[in-house]
Amino acid sequence: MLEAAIDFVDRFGIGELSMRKLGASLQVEGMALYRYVRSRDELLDAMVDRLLDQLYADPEVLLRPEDDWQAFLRRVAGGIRRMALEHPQIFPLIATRHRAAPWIRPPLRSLRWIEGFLAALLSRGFSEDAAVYTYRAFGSFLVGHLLLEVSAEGVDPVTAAVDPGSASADGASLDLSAFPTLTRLADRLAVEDLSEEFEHSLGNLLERLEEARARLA
Amino acid sequence: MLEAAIDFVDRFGIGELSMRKLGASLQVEGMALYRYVRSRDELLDAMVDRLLDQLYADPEVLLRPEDDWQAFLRRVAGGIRRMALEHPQIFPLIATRHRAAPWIRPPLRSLRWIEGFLAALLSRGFSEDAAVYTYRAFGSFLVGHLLLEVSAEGVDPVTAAVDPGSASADGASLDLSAFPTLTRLADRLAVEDLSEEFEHSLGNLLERLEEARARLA
DNA sequence: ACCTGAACACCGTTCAAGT
DNA sequence: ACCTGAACACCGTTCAAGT
Repeated sequence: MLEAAIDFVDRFGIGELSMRKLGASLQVEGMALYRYVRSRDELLDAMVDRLLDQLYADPEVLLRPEDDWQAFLRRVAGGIRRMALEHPQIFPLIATRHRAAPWIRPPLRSLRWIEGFLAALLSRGFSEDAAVYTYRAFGSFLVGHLLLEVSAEGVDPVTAAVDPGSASADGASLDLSAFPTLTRLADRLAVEDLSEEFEHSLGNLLERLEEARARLA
Repeated sequence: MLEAAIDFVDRFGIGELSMRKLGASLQVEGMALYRYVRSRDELLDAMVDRLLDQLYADPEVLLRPEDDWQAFLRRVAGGIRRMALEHPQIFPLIATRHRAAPWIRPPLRSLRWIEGFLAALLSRGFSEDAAVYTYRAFGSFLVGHLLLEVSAEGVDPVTAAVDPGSASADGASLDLSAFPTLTRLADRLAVEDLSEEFEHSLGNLLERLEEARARLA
């Protein structure tokens, strides 16, 4: 049923998710869902938790004996990015929904994840300060880069379904005539390879984290 | 009326914003609002635009003759952060709402802002490539750091109003006993000064941007 | 020019009643 | 144990009608 909710949102977007419609997709009246979940709000939280748990179980993000910390961070970053792109409608929830404590930093927002992440760093020789510093910087990095990426491609299916003709999302129709610098740079702005940008920025982050690690050793 | 909507959301949260209630706060039936706005959705977009326009008019974020590019970026970063903290309920919209073109990167997401930002960098000797690179990196940085900050303090007023007793947002009540590393690092995790972290990370970003600027000169 | 009232098709949620 | 039907208090949105 959680899976059904995730599928539903992936397909139609969060705006379309109602208890009644989700029920219908399960051949049941919407009211029946209250057997499994206390409210729609709790359902959204449960979806977020589920995705995080799924990712945690992904062997690709597991710390391997031969991994140094940088390899591990690349592994996790790749896994989170894959998840974000697979569920572009849900990732914003991971970034923005209320957290149980202020020190929980999206997108690694389950206790299990934070535990595993910090333990991995400590096992690779990080000081406690350096591990915490890295946890924070890594989270902000991922949110900053991935939220953007999913909301870029995330043509809100609600609008798209209602009015399939208005897909001017490429911005070709934007009137830049009042903005000379924008006009001048339009070609350069249009060229973006977000995969490449992500890898490049991740490389930068790892360098910066290495400096911090040494400083906080 | 836009102002009223922004006030309303600042006070009660976006979940509480309905056309009828916003109307009531203006001594009018909700249906009257459709004179000024085509839909609730458009209203949210208009609120986002308004905040960005307000910020654009803030003399604190204006490029000054004596500013080098780093001073300018600090100015803008400070202004955006102030805005985010003043409107923690609205900032997530700035980060996540549908954009007119994929190269528009939150939070500097109005054409006016992008124009001004890029022109300022060019005026300080940036190459076109370096200016675009900086625009992108700066946006991701701000979203990554500020979204976090506003959703940390953003005790969702919807929930809070209904159930003022459940304010366990400090996480003191979280059961960490199954997570030894978390338990060990709990004290360190709890200590966070997000202002300081923001300034520190901004400093890092400026260094990295200086390298990129030189490389892309 | 601006607002209201009634209406329509939806919501989330509760709860007694069914099987 | 699990689901349904009816009900309640809401939504966004349209539109004819009022002033």
